[in-house]
Amino acid sequence: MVHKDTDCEILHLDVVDKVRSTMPKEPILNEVSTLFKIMGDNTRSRILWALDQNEMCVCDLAALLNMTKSAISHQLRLLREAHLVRFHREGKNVFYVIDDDHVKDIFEKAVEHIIEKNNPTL
Amino acid sequence: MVHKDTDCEILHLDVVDKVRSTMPKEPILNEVSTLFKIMGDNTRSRILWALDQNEMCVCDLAALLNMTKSAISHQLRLLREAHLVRFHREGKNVFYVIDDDHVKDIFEKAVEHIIEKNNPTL
DNA sequence: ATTATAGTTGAACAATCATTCAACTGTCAA
DNA sequence: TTGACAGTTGAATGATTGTTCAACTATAAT
Repeated sequence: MVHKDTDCEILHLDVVDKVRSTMPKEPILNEVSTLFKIMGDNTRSRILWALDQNEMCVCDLAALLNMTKSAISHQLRLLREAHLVRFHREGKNVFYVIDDDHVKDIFEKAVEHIIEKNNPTL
Repeated sequence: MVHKDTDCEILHLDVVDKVRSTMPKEPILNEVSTLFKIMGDNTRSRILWALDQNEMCVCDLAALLNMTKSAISHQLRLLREAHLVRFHREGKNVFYVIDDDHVKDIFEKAVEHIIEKNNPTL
């Protein structure tokens, strides 16, 4: 995205230098935010959660999430393109599976985080 | 978001039942996707990454990321409202800090993930 | 008091994006 | 080969959202 340059002078050069020197390459941070963006949709995160439990075909996903095949299929395409899921056809059905253990980790950690946050007694 | 009901019959009832029975409550999955959505913006994830290295004032963040104070401040407001960062004023400066260790974990795990993915020799 | 700097905020605009709709492909059964 | 079902796809649409702009508040220095 195009945006204006900064309108600021650096105030604490030591801090900015320190942070800048350890900053990951731009493409890395880009991929990180892209990953989160893909997981950051209610439909897609429910799909990922479901597939984390069991591989599923499109129709069952649609029934489970109470959405149309088309809507689910569009979101699965995004997940496929991001290599977060892969699929195999069996007869008339196309089954989707999570393709990436890191995604499972990250997703499960986030669920933990939310549950703990809502459950201060833990 | 409002959407149509499903246009599918359940095809594999055992799978759907199994997945449905362990499905987190809707609000939990909602908060999870909201968390990812917030982290899923290039500017916000760079801010989070920077604050993960060191607390920083708005102006230094703007200089580091080469963006205007206003743009940064708008994004910091979202991060504040999501309780991902907190701030304290010192004189004319307002310093922001990450408010949530889980966010650090999740973020660092995602960076690891991307780096490993781009570096198959690891 | 006045001026300058740091930061915030609301409205507006442009861009992105999720779902719908309709038309399509692929597979199986009769 | 015809029909039915599972799934995909492109265009359209409505909603969401990131940045800009201009006006504002807060703090410190002169």
